[in-house]
Amino acid sequence: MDQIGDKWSMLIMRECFLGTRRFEDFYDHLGISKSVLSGKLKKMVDQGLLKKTPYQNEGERTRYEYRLTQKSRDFRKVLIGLLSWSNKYLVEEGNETMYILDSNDNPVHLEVVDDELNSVPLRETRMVIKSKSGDRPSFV
Amino acid sequence: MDQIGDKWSMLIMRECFLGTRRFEDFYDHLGISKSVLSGKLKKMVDQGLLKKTPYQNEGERTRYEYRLTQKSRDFRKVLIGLLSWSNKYLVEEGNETMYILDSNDNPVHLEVVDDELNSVPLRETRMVIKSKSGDRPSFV
DNA sequence: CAGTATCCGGTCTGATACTG
DNA sequence: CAGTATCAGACCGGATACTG
Repeated sequence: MDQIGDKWSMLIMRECFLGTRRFEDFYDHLGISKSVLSGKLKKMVDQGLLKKTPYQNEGERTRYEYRLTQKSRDFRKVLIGLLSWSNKYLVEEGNETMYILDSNDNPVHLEVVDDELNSVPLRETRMVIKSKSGDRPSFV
Repeated sequence: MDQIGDKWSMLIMRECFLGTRRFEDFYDHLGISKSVLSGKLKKMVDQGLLKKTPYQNEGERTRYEYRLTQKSRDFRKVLIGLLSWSNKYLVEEGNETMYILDSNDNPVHLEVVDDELNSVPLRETRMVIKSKSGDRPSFV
């Protein structure tokens, strides 16, 4: 939560997954103020969530764009989960405006699987803490 | 992000997945102040993320505990994704202290799948916006 | 135990203005 | 266009004290 638990980090990453790369486009799409956006982008570059790379259009001066890194690309699963959840619980049925599709435009979702890719029902999963001392139960 | 994008909501849900139900236990485990915890629990009950149910131990007065709802139970996938991500990028290898296991204590992870449960590589997925007007590209 | 009320300082935000 | 600087207000969070 310290890394990405603020109001904007995930929204900026989602923007990136939607294809946004330039300062102005983030600004236009997110409804964020420029100063805040500037600070967030900088912080996310520092965190290794974005990389700032130069590019140049014909005859224009050099510009910079913000691209995902492996670290933030791997965050996509979290965003997929969040999107599925919000489509189910926060958006009125039929009003969903965002989806995740595969290359054949079929919808995809997340499954919990074991190492052999066998699906594991959610209720058979447990979140455990590896505690050296017994101060906290490792079974739930 | 408006619903669960604050500092504490997801951490409280994680506590619930770890088995915590009572005010004092949240308080002890999370390092949160009582007033903030009180407010968050109340808000999460309002949001349908927790339900407050009475219980009574032998000879004690009635107490209340906070339990997950279907809405928050469905949030588990998001937390699994977040945990996998943070284990990979934020925790030094070998120092992970939390895991998700199935009923045979085998580790589980998230996979993106289509409706037939065929695994879909992340890079073949696209996040799209269903826009009525053409103001925002629906392809990425 | 399970909270609520109050205070107060730090953080985050957007608005505005400015720069190369 | 792509930011940075500044600023005032909202908001959040913890500490403390209090209640049934």
